[in-house]
Amino acid sequence: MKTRVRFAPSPTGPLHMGGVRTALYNYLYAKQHGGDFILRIEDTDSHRFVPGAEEYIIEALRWCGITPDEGVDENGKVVEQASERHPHAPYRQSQRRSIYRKYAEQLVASGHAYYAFDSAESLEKERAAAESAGETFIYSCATRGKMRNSLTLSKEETARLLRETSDWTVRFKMPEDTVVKMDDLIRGHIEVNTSTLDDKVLWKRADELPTYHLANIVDDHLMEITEVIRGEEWLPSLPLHYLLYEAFGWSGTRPRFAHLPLLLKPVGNGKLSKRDGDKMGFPVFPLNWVNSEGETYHGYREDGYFPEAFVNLLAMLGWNPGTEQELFSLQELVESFSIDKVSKSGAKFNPDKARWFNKEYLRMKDDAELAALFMPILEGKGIKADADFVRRVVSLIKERATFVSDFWTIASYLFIAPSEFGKYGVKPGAASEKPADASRPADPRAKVYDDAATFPFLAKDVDKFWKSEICEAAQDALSSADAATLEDYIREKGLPMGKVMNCIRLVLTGASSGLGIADILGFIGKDEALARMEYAKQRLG
RNA sequence: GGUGGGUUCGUAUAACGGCUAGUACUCAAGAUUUUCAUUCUUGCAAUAGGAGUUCGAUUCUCCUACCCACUACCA
Repeated sequence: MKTRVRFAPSPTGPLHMGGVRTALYNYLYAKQHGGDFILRIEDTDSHRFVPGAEEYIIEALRWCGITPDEGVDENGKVVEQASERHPHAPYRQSQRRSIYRKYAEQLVASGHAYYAFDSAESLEKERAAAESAGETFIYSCATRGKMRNSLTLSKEETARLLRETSDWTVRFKMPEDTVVKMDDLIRGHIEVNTSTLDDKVLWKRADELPTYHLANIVDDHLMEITEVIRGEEWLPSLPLHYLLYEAFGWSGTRPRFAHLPLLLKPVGNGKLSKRDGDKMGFPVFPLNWVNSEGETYHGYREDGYFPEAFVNLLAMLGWNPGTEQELFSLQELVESFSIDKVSKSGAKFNPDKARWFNKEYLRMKDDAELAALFMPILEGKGIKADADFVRRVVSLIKERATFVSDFWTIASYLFIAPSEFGKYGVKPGAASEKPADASRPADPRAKVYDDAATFPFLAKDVDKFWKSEICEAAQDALSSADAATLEDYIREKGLPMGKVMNCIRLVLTGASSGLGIADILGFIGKDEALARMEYAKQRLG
C-alpha cells in the first residue's frame, strides 16, 4: 500500500514554526517511503477563519521546499476540482460539507451517536452548576440521561426537533467503561478507559459542518491516509478517533498514529506562543505576518534566514539521526529521517543554535550567490558596485557573518569612506542606536557619508591609535607602499607593526577592528586610502 | 480536580542493561592574527528524588516530585 500522509492545518492564523515542523516531518516520512504528502485545509470552524491564513500556509511551505503532492495546484491554490493528480478534491473541508452529514447520520443509525438538542445556555448552566459543586461537567454516559437528546426524548419529539430547530448537534455515544488499546509510533502502547471521556460533538446543524474529530476521520479514510503524524496536543483525542474508526467499521484500514513532542519556549515553561518571539528577539513564524490590528510578527524569511537553515534547525528539534551529523539538506533529511528516533519530550527552542545553523549555511553558499543577495542591499544604499568586486568582497567577509544583512555592517568601508572615527560608532547589532551629535561641525562630505550604518563599529579608544608620530608613520607607509608591500615596508622601517596597522585601520575604516589592512587596501586602492588619511587628519587633528 | 504524556550538562541530544556518561550550541581561558572575526586547543556543566529487579540500571518496574497537554457546538 502506498504511503500517504497529510498535513491538515486550520487557517486560523499564520503557521507557527511548530506547525512547519509537523509538516516537515510528514513530508520527510512520505518521501522516505516513496509516498505522497497531502495538504488539507481544516476550516470547519467558520468563526475562527482568518483571511490570508491559507495563502500564508501554502507560501510558508513553498519557501521551505516542502511541496505537497496533492491538494495544492501549480499556482499555489488549494485544489477544488478533482483531477487525476488530485483525486480527492476539494481539499478544503468547508467545501466538503455534503460529505460529512451522511457519515454523521450513519453513526446515529448504527447506535454509535445520537442527536443532542441542548442549547448553549443550558450546557453553560450545567457547567456552572458542576463548577460550584467543585466538579467538572462532562457530557457523558453519566450525564447524557438527563440531557435533551434522542436518547431521552421520544421518537416523535426527536423528529419534530430535528425538523423544526436548527441548532442541534450529533454527539458520539462514548461506550461505558471500556479500555481502548492504542499504539503510537513514537510513544508505544497506550491504554485509556472511556469512563473519563466525553460525548464529543461530531456535527453541528447550525452551520452544517462537522467538528474536527468527524471531518478528520472521514477525510483521512476517504483520502486513504496511511499515517497520521500530528502534534502531541491530539494524544488525548486518540481514543475517540480509534473508536470512530471502529464505529464506521474502518478499523482494518485505520492509519497508524505518531504524536510529535511540543515545541517549548526558550525560557520558562510552556509551549512556544505567538508573542514569545518578538519579546525575545527571534521569530516564531516562517514568514512575516501582519495581524488585523496591523501588528507585524517576525518571520524567519524576512529576518534573513535561509530556508535550508530553517528546515535544518526545525528538523533537529525533536529528532536526531543518532550520529553526530547536524547539517542536513532536505534530501539528506529524507534519507536519514526515521520516526522512531523522534524524541518523546518537548524541545525548548534555542535561538543561539538557530543563528549558528544560518551561519553554517551562509558559509557553505557560493560567493556569486551571496553577492547576488548583497547587490540589492548595496543598491538600496545608493551604491553601484561591480558584480565581480562584490563577489570578491563577499568571499572575504562571509566567514564573519551570520546573515547576508550583516555584510553591510561588516564591510561598508569597502564601498564608502568613513565619516566618523570610532567614538561615535556603536557596537555591531545596535547600529540604529547611534547617537546624533549636533555639536559637531557639519561634515563637508556629509551627503556621501550620512548613513547611520556607515560606521557601525565601536572603536574602544581612538586616542590609543591616533598619536601624531604613529599617524605620520602610517601616512608615510601608505604613500610609499601598496597592499602587497605594506607589511614589509613597516618592518623594514622598524616601525611598531601593531600600532601603525591599527592607526591605518582607524583611518580606513573608522573603526578599531575589521578586515586585514592588506585586504582593505586591495579593495579601495592607494589613492582612496590617502584621501581617507587626509580626511582623518582634518577630523581628528 | 480528572485523564494522558513527559523528565540526561543552561539548551538540543547520544549511550544492545556494561569503558572515566559522548557530541553540538552558549559561556570562559589559551594559541594564532596588525585588530576583530575565523580557525585550533582546553575548560565549566547533567542521568529529578526514593525504593525494587540485577553481578551491574541513564536504560526495566513501582512510588513521589515537577513540567506539559487535554478536559468547547476550537482545531
